[in-house]
Amino acid sequence: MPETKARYRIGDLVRAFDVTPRTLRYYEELGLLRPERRGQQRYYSDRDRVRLRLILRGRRLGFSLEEIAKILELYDHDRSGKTQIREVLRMGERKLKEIEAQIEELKNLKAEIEERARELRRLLEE
Amino acid sequence: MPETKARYRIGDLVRAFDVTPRTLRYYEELGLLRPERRGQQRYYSDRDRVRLRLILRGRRLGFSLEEIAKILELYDHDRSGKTQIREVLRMGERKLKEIEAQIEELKNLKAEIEERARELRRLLEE
DNA sequence: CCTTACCTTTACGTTAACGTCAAGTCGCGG
DNA sequence: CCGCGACTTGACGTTAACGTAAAGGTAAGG
Repeated sequence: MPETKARYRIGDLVRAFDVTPRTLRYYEELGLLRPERRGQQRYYSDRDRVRLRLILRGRRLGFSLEEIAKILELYDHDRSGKTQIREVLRMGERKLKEIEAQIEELKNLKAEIEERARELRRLLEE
Repeated sequence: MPETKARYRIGDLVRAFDVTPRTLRYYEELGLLRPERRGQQRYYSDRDRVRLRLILRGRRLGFSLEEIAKILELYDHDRSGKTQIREVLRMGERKLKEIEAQIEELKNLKAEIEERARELRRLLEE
């Protein structure tokens, strides 16, 4: 295991993920990110990077930041008790069910649009 | 083909789809629904019902009402020219691509959560 | 004719997720 | 020491998608 001690400044992440500084500070305000402070500057770790990737993916998928926070709890096991872990796990299972349902609904929508497209093409040939 | 001439009042749809009247009027304001008027009352057709189902599904999937409006154009072919139809079709194809991409991302997220859950379970057995 | 349920329009309020200034700080190359 | 670029903290503004309250219309049953 290599000691990856990379620290990113806010501008680095801004460029890497195409977001604004405001967005990153807002996510911190919500507790989704917890960069270190050297003086008054923020320094983000690889852990923050991973979390940010997850946040942005969740956002693209239509999840609210509140829902995303729930998912991120899966990565917040800082020596918490077994009971805590078990609870987080249960929540994870629930989220998985929701995601599977969402996949199903997307497939339905896809089928519906494909059907409609077929009708329109038929209509084009008069 | 049976002549289905059902008309629904706003309260009917409210109960059937668990939304508020405000929501239905808002969707009308955006042009997503176009109920008839008898006097000043709204009367929704089966077409409106179908569209509402699609709208709500889209919403659950994280689409904005603007995006949903695009999808609904697939059902707005009121004797429009072939060029129009072709354009709508192309847009439909684009949306399909997006939906497929979204399905893929959901599968990735699912895999990621499952992996994390495995780690947590391993951690439970100390 | 009166009540009651259901509907109407108008209009201001709310929440999430940031955008957009303004004004100050920090470290470094020249 | 000075300026510059990157950063900071407020704090008010904005947009989508409705919520909500006020004030009034309408049709049917008793």
